[in-house]
Amino acid sequence: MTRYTLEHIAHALKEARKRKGLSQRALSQRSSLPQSQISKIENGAVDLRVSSLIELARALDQEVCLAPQTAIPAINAIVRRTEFPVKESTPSKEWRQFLNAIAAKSAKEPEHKAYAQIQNYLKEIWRSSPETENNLKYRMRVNTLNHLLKKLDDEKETQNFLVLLRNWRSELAHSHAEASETENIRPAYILDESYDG
Amino acid sequence: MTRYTLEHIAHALKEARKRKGLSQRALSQRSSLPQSQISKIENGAVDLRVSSLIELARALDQEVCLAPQTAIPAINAIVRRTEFPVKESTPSKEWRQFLNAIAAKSAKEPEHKAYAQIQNYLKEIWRSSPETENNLKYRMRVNTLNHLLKKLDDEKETQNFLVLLRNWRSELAHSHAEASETENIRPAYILDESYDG
DNA sequence: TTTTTTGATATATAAAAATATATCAAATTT
DNA sequence: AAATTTGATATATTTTTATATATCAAAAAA
Repeated sequence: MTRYTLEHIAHALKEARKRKGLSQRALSQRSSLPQSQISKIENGAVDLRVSSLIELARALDQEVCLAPQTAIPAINAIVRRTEFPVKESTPSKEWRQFLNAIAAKSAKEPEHKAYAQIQNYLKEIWRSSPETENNLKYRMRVNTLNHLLKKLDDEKETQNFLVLLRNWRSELAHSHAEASETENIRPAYILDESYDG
Repeated sequence: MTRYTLEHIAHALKEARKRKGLSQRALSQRSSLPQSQISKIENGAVDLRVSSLIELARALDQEVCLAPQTAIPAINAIVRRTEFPVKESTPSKEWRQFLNAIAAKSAKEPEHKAYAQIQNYLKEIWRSSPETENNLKYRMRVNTLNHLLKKLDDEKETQNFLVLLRNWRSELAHSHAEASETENIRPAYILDESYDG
């Protein structure tokens, strides 16, 4: 039977915040709770008050609710469908290879944090980067990806990889920000289900 | 859009407790919160901590959960189906008349608390009293009901009505308690949907 | 490389909940 | 009618959150 402890709730809040691409400080402004308090809450260091929980949830477009224990599985199913909707488009064969390759690597060496980081960046970039975008710069980058993915064992190449991905991501973030200031960042939910461990 | 405030949660807790037929003191023992605190919580007089909320919910076979606001309507539907399951048997024509009569009366004069009380008792008795039970005592009582329902305007008869129902209910509670000590009282949920307002 | 952002953490203070008990009127049961 | 249960309320004490600030190292962006 599913049981939600304080830690569960803390974790859920953190995940929700990250999905929305908010920093603790940004959430702090939305919720009028100090950043330090949010940090404590997310780490399960405090037994927050319900009003605080409600306020945080609201700032994350969530609601606090009570439900019969027997209804929890059904509710979880709904929440998943809402938060991790099945996506229309699947990655191209090329991107599938990228994502699978890094997923395998990061699963094999979970202690190597850089791999997990690369994996996250790749997911994020795949989301925001329209694959139809077949201009020169895009192709160049994809070629570099292909190249670097084969040299993941080389620590230095791995660092180059990270730099490349960060730049790319940052660039996309900018063009996205220009398009709409307030729009939410599209999260990579399906990837978690389709391409991970 | 549905929004759950502290008052909503407080109310939900109170309803859940009543559905379980627990007194504040009984819940106090289950949850290890003082009765005085439970009273304050149910009246929305305190901004309780999440651990307290979780503990109360648990003691009522409920869970605290976070859900996206867009998922709330679907979740509510599930919760209803769980808490107010469609019942197999509907009241007999006779009982339907009783229930409708008192429902009308109590809707017409909501300030007259005795009517609401009578309505609750009738619902409760209908639940626990097998209609197949056609012994003499049962028929006598039903006849009295018929009689009294026509004299609801008479304050004294109304009081008699209450006494009759209390006795009946108490009797049923006993026979029920003998049958099983720990089993939960079956609640009159469907009645709320079918015969009220 | 330099600058900025991020999250964890510390401190001091104010505000509030939790707790343990007790009381009391009204409702309920016996 | 008498005894019991129930829910609201009160008080005094302890514990904890909330808040306002500030600092700092690591990560990320410029």
